[in-house]
Amino acid sequence: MPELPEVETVTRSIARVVGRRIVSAEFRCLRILRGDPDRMSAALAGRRIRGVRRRGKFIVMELDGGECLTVHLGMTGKLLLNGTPGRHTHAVLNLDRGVLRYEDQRQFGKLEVSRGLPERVEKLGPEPLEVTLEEFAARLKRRKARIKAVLLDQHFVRGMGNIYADEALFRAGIHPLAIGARLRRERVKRLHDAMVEVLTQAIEKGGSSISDYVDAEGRKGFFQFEHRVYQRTGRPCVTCGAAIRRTLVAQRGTHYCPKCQRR
DNA sequence: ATCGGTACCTGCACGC
DNA sequence: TGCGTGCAGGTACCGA
Repeated sequence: MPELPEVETVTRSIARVVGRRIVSAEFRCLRILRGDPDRMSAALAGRRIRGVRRRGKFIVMELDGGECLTVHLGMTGKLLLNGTPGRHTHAVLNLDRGVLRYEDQRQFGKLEVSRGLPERVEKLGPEPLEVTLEEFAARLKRRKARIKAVLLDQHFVRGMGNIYADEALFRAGIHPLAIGARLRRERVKRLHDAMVEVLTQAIEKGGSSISDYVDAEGRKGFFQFEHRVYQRTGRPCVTCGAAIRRTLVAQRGTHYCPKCQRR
């Protein structure tokens, strides 16, 4: 499910837990935990939630006493307010008012409790909606990988994923196999602009609901109707009518228009 | 440091 | 109907 716009939407949709206290925490699946379940439960019980924010694709819940509960949704993770636990409910936070559940069909997500931010979350690249063109260009100069793979690297910018990498490259008119460091200045600017534009619009639409993505209230996003290349293989390009192609970059399905996106 | 490939899971769509 | 294959928003880890 979750790239920056989806994680931002989920983060906003759980904002109302701020100020509530965690009464108890139950874990039903150990695979999604970074750390010992009993120690995590003990560390969470009784803590008040002081803030909820997003960092890249991570959701960080700041607790009393400087502890953080950090959640990554993986591919199919969901944070849900209230409702009933189901087959894929792996964690339940009982709050003094309401319940926050973590569900994850594929179990690629992770929950972690730490003092302050986890180090690997601290070390990510800049936020794509905050990075300046200058810094974006300087970082890109050091990258010899294909631009699609660079955009997916969370140490380059934090929060881009497979959908928005493809959509940003299409809007910038750049071929996904182009080498990052070799992009000319004006194409770098187009990419930076396209990245900001596509992420901003996607957040406004509540993200993309590809199969079952929903926010904490169960609401779907609408940006999937704005996709121009992602999962449109064989269908006509909205700009030129050529058939959209699919290839593999960094083992990820990569969609592009062979006429509009040139190396 | 960076790069590309693999592993980790479940469920669905597809062809035979 | 059942079975095999490929595919799906993710990151971590490996050797080169």
